Amino acid sequence: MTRHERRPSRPTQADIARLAGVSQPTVSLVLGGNKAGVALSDETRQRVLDAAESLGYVPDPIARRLSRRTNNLLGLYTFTATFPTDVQHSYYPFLVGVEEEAAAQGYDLLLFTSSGAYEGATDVLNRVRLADGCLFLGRHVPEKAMGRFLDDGYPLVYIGRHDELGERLPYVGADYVSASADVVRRLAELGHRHLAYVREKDDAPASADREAGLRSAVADTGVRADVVRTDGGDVDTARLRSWLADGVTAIVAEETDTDIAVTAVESAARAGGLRCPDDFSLALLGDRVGRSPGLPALSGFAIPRREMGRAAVRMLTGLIAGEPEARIRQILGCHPLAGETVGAPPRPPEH
Amino acid sequence: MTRHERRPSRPTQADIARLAGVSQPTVSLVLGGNKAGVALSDETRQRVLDAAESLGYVPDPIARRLSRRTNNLLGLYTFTATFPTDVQHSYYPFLVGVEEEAAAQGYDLLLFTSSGAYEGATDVLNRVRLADGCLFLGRHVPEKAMGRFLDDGYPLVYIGRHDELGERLPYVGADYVSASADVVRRLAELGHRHLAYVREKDDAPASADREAGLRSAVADTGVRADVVRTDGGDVDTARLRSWLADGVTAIVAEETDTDIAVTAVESAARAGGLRCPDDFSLALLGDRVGRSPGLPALSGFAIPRREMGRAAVRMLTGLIAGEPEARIRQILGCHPLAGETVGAPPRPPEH
DNA sequence: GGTTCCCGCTAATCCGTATTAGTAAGGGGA
DNA sequence: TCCCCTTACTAATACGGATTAGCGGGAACC
Repeated sequence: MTRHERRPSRPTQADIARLAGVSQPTVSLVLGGNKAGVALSDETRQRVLDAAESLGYVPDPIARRLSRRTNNLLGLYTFTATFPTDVQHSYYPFLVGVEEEAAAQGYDLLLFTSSGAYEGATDVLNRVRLADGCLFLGRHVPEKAMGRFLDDGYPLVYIGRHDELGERLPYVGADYVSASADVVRRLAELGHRHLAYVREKDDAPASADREAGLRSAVADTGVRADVVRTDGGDVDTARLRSWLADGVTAIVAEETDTDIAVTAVESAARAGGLRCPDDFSLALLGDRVGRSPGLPALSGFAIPRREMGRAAVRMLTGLIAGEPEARIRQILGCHPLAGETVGAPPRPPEH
Repeated sequence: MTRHERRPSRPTQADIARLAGVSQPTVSLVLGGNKAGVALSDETRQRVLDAAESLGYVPDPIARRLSRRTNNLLGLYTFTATFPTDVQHSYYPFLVGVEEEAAAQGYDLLLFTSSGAYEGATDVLNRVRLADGCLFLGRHVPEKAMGRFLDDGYPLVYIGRHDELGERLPYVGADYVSASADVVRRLAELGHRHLAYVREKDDAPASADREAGLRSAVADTGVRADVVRTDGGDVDTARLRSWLADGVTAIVAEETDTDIAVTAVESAARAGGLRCPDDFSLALLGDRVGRSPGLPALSGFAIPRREMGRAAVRMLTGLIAGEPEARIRQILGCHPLAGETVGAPPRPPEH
């Protein structure tokens, strides 16, 4: 008795059927456009339409989707908050692209976040199954959960290159390798012979790609590059000065969603009264989203985040549609950013 | 036969039942917490739980919604893109608050947008019924659709004050009236006697409130205020100069999501080489989200967007829970922003 | 006059989960 | 031994709509 007391609810097809003196399926056929081509007299059709009109019928999207077994929802899973407090956050341009393309394809977006959830909470990850497919945005891949999704044939796409699951994980990435190599080459052309590369301690494909590009250009150009891993705390003014004393003329910093590396270098420089590119050149392997008012434009490369978001949605909807030969991995190119923080070395290199 | 070939779908309770050797309702009881208190042996319960775990079961929100009418989903409907291309967009801080509070209350967020949809497509709005309740963010209220939601008892909350549907529409707004009056009073105290108020042509409660506050302060202080409605194109340097020639010493601009009014004034000033507050004072009835690097901090007031987002979620979850005496309308206070664009009038007023 | 065909519609069923009524099995008491 | 009461489930059904098989009746054809 309990649940049925909720009587004054919206009119259903059954109500229309009763009023028009037909059956519910007939109503469904009339209102649903009758794609199956079932024969229906115009008179019946009209009675149904009139009844629907007079009752103010609105189809229930939930019921409709239950029988369609698809809900026109794309999941978007971010391992940190989707709307970070810091507006400058580098996720934002991805979201712009994702939303644009999702809207264009008629999908709505379902936001999930594991921020605040227990580590490795598999229920949280499993919740994404309620979408028809899901995009993932994050530096790392929870291999067990993702492996299971793949095994089950659940459509998913990572934003960012990831090889944690071999060739199985679909992604849309950016070509950090070439772009990073280009940054080093530009420095070499300006005369820099000794670099420090500051990166996060943490390992991820995004880091590996940048370092690979850097190393290949280092090998090509014959410059020297010292790799420094930091968690931010251990790069201070003293350390910065000691590098410069050692002959380092340019610092290359990894870009990540937290920007730990470049932030540490910038603070150390500011604290020590050092300026770029007068005292040393500073290049970022990436870009800074929504550059902050006070800070100079960093030299580096632009990541096509918006286009990556769009491409990821296209790949995902392709997977959902079960396209036979869907391209599962895609790498988009970056383009160089001149910026204001790179110049010739303070002292011309000896030769 | 056709529709059932689509086999590799998500596991259902029926699959679990088969694996555990029980019936589907038993699975539902075990997984649903068995609130009815049906007797179940621990052994059976465990078998079901194990089976569910091993299949990676996730309840289908649509089916659940159809029968239980709740699925832990909050809708967020924006009448423009949710992630605007312009990162500075004023919606963003609302979203931060909404996401925070939704996460805190254990709800996932379902993003809907009518951007790109035909005008007045009511089906588009009906999609939101998939969620347990929905937040709406926009300058206007599609009265017919919202009236229908209210009639049906569908829980919804507007972010922003709206009286289009009388007392029926729940909202969380900001006190633009007092805040706008304060801005005018501060100008009056500085000696300004003649203002121009630049606002959008478009009418909305957010505009009406600001204008009401302005008018009340104008009446109190005896200053003169000319109201100018613009769509942006018709405010140029010549017009600006003619105002100043008429004795206007301060311009007050409405803030909206597009910021048409203030942008027009600023461009006109820049083009004419006019500076604030030296040539005239410029106050905004609101604030500028993520102030742009080049532009000075505008004088105005801060809208507690993040807290509004949180409050709206709290109100909505209250409505969903069917709280008997839920407060349906809430107004949060704004606080003044000194900024750099308001000062004493260029020439002391005659007396 | 019987068979075939077509028209116009409905019965039956499905989607996945929740809920309630009811039943089979086992134990205890008289 | 019969009855009743638990215990532990399952059958039946609802939710609202989509889909498909099938049925009754009349017209056309042989």
